[in-house]
Amino acid sequence: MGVTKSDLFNEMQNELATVAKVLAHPARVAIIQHLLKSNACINGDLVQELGLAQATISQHLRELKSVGIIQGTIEGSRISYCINPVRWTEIKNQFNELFDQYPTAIPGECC
Amino acid sequence: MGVTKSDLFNEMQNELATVAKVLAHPARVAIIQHLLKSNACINGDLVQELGLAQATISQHLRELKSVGIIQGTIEGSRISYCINPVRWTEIKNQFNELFDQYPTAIPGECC
DNA sequence: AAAATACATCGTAATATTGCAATGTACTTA
DNA sequence: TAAGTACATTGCAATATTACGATGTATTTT
Repeated sequence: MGVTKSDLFNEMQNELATVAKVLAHPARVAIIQHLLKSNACINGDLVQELGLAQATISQHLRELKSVGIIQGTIEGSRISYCINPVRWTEIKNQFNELFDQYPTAIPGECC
Repeated sequence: MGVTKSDLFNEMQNELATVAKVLAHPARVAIIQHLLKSNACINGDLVQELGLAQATISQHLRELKSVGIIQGTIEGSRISYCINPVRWTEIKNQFNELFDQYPTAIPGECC
């Protein structure tokens, strides 16, 4: 099959999974970190930074945009990409809601 | 292709992506949440809880195990699964290291 | 020991992802 | 306006994921 039965799960589970999927590729993590480092916005010279083809970077950027974690603004013939701060915090909180459901580690407490 | 060029990225990026990939399916998020709710360890009656076949659940459990986020102990003919507290915290910190690289949202600050 | 139970693994079909060359679109400069 | 630049989209090949029936393995019960 290869098709996820998303109707079996609740909205939170589907949403978290969707965002996680976007983070589930090192190139996309690298893109995010690049945008973080250059705390000003940066355009698509990511092609130089990472060693991937222009079409590939463009595709990754689209996926990052699809969950709103980054946004792009047209700036002449170039496009400025940057983190979307509001969405960033939303996503951060979404993950921490899950992570905080478990108390901090007490080694050996488990089965 | 379909094969990730993981040699282009650093270890942190590859590791985070690997963990994110495991969280990138609602069934696996659901399994984790089920293990969290029943704060004692629970066995594989996840098949009942989620509406997936036994083989499918087993496969998801294996992926969760592969990054160490859960662990299973043989208990007679059954197997008890539970969160690995140490690894849980590690993963939580790994994500927050990324998330905390950006200050909390200041709407409209972006491009 | 035979049957039953619980889970893992294998094999396979359907679908999704990754990567890139080629091409399209929009702006810019000569 | 033509050529150049920056990025998106399309189309495709290689590979990965998802789901599950069938089967294997270990333990438990009868």
